[in-house]
Amino acid sequence: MDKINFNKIEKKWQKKWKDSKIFEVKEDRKKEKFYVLEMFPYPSASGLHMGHALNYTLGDILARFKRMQGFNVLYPMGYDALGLPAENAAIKEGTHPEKYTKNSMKNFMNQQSLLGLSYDWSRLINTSDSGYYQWDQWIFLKMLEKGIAYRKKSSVNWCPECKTVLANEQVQNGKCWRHPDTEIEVKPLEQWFLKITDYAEELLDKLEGLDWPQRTKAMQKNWIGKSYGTEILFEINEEKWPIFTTRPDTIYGVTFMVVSAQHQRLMELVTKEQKKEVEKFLQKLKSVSAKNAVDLEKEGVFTGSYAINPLTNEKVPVYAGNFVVADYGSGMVMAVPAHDQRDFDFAKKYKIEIKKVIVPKGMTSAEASGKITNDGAYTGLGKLINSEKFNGLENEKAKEEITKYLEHRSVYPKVRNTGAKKLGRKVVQFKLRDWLISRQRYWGTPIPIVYCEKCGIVPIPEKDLPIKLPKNVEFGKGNPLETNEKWIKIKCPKCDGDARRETDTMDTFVNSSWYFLRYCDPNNKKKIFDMQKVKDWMPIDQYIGGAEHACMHLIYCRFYTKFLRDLGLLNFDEPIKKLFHQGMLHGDDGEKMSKSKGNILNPLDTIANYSTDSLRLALMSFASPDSDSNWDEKVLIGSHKFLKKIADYFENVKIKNINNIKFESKLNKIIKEVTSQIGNFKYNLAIIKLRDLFNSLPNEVSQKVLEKSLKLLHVFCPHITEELWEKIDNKNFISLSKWPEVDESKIDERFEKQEQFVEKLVGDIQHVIKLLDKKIKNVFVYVLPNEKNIYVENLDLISKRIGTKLKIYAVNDKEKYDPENKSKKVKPGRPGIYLK
RNA sequence: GCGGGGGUGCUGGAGUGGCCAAACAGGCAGGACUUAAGAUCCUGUAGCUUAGUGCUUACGCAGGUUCGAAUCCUGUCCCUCGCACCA
Repeated sequence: MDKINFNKIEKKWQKKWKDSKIFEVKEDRKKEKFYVLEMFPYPSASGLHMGHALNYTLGDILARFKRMQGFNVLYPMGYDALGLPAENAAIKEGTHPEKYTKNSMKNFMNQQSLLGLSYDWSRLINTSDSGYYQWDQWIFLKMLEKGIAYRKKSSVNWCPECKTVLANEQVQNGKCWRHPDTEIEVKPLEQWFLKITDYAEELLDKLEGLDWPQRTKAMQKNWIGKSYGTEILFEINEEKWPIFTTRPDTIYGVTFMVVSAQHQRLMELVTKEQKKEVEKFLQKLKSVSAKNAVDLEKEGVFTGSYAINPLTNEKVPVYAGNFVVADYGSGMVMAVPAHDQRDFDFAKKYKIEIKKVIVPKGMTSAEASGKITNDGAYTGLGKLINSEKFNGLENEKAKEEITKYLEHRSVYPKVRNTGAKKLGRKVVQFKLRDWLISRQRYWGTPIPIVYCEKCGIVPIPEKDLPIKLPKNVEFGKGNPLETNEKWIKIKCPKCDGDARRETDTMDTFVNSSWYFLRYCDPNNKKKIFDMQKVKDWMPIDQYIGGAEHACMHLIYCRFYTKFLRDLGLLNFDEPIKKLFHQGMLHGDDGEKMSKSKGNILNPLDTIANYSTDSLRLALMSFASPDSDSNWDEKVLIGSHKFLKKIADYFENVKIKNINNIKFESKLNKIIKEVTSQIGNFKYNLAIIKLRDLFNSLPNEVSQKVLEKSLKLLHVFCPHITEELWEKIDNKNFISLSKWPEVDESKIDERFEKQEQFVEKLVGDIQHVIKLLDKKIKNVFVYVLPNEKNIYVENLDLISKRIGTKLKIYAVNDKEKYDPENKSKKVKPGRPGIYLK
């Protein structure tokens, strides 16, 4: 019965596409460009999973669609080949990461071809190729030159599992992004950073203009975390310490200060008498991992020092505390227990005075007094009290007034001049921190730096790039690059003296921060890319990938773009015009697909059992592409059946030179709908329309109608449509054919109405048959004379659907058989029925 | 705590002011075909009622706006995702 061998057909067309290189593109000013890109994968030995298949199918459909619409479509693929997972997997398998990666890549490419993806493979990128990562090094040198790359000692996140430090973005909930069970340790180390904070403002501002999902923009905004506040100078031990606060209005309520236990200069604040206590406290903190920090009770220890409030001259104790973040703001806070819950908790614990300075509107200070001290901090709006000349001000207003006042007071009471001109100033704070890119691991881009005994840190000259990863290293003994002494030893480029290479490599996210630019000119040996080519293709018109990269890759690549622009290499600010996050595909049990749950599906098995086209169709049918969905084998089977039916239809259809205006109307309507739906990623809805279309194709049609129908389906099911396209005597690829245009003049809503009339009649007849509950032999239908044609034309269809013969009379037909005078009931669009 | 996204039939999921008892798919039921099963095709699938009708109740819950609401507004509950001791 299975006349058609899908797998064979698919192989055939995949080969033809490959051999004819039809998807390779060049810049072409005559056509409008369209750049479709999916986030490139980490090649792992386990190969493609369903999520990949979904992701790439989404992109492929769009690429094919745009290509058929006449765009010059850039649709490349590559591999994010450097990175820890590859290194770890290689170690586990006892092989070299390079070999592991090569195999995985080969495997991926193979599998991607089986999905029928229309990539321009001539632009393939492999980030582990020194021809690629030398440009990572080049960018690094440029950043060094511009002061964007720098080395500094600071408290950094260390993942004991990865055995390397991580960027802030890679720490989630105090745990490693790759190891959700591994707690991050904080270590003071000297590391390389990229000064992404220089671009914080722009990264935030330009967000607004991007056609990205709301939530992603919100996440980035949140991550960048701009807040306005006031920096106030408090004097401690005759030195001025700036304190950042967003609540200058509560300055009269400050009753103590808390400095972060991780503060770089903490020990300067600790007096001799308190030293022991503080050290004990720090020791205790050490045993607590970052993970639990949030749930931790607020604790602290007195440092022995006092701070002087610049407005009241009051001396308040300075505590070291476990709840203050060291590298946000000033790493120290002015504590106002009456109006901040954390400060409140702390004050309660250590029995520190709680001084209220804001009362809610309409409440007397006496009333407020009880409320505040009993229930916790009052953080709402209100009026100032106990604040000298600011009493009675609305607190929002007071923020400005007090800041202004601080800005204009240049005298710091009783203190020698330290050069500070103001007691306070308005400042902007960002949560975004500089990007720590050093990794103590092997499988990454080597950092082009040497440490010279005489000259210190010396960059390796551009002409000496790439610094290739040495093959010969030992794994499992700390940083692998440190095990190759021969490689490490180098002459200083400056003084030719003895020097050692940097043995850390760069974070893998460096590679993915600009790869989309390299696709525009992937084989350039002389330059990172040709500016004109990049101008021609960029920015990415549609980027497709998972939402999990919102605060990592998607922010880093924007930063890189801005840096390269400032270097004069790019003429645009943002790399990604439009972003789409596909939903997660879960197992049929509704759970995330995972090995442990045993609900993983291999796309290749599915393809072997059904076909690529069936899989693609099913993947697009589950739900709207942006929402999560569950795998359902039945949907796959249904999709497969649908395609078989179409193939059957093409076996039997009679192609004639006829003009079926009714079907043309439907076809054009569907062309219109499908075109707009595909453009908006409503693939699931487009497929519904296509089902409708193919299910109602008449047995005799014109060549043109068949061709147009196939084209619509082609983007979803490229193989079978190529095959059928060929079958109906087309010599060229349907892949290269032109997307059908809508002929609005052919759309006639009347046909749809008529179709509904027929549906209604069938329904009514069925209904009555059921009510009568007996065998019906004959059906008589009475219709208005002007509607008679509609029903007569569909006589066969109606008869087939009700499973009985029927006779249609016009109500004015004198010869009609109508023993119960049912023709009296006839209304427009509703015939009379008599059953016997 | 802050910020996103949701709650629709037996199921997956459409629908964002009237054409909705709700596309399409699946499940289930009935029928056709068949010796039978499968495949295929047709019909039905909120409740009551009815020779094709009429009515009622439905889109988390409660209100509101409107001639009219699943769709807009307010409140509320629940689910989900991201960030979070950020001063």
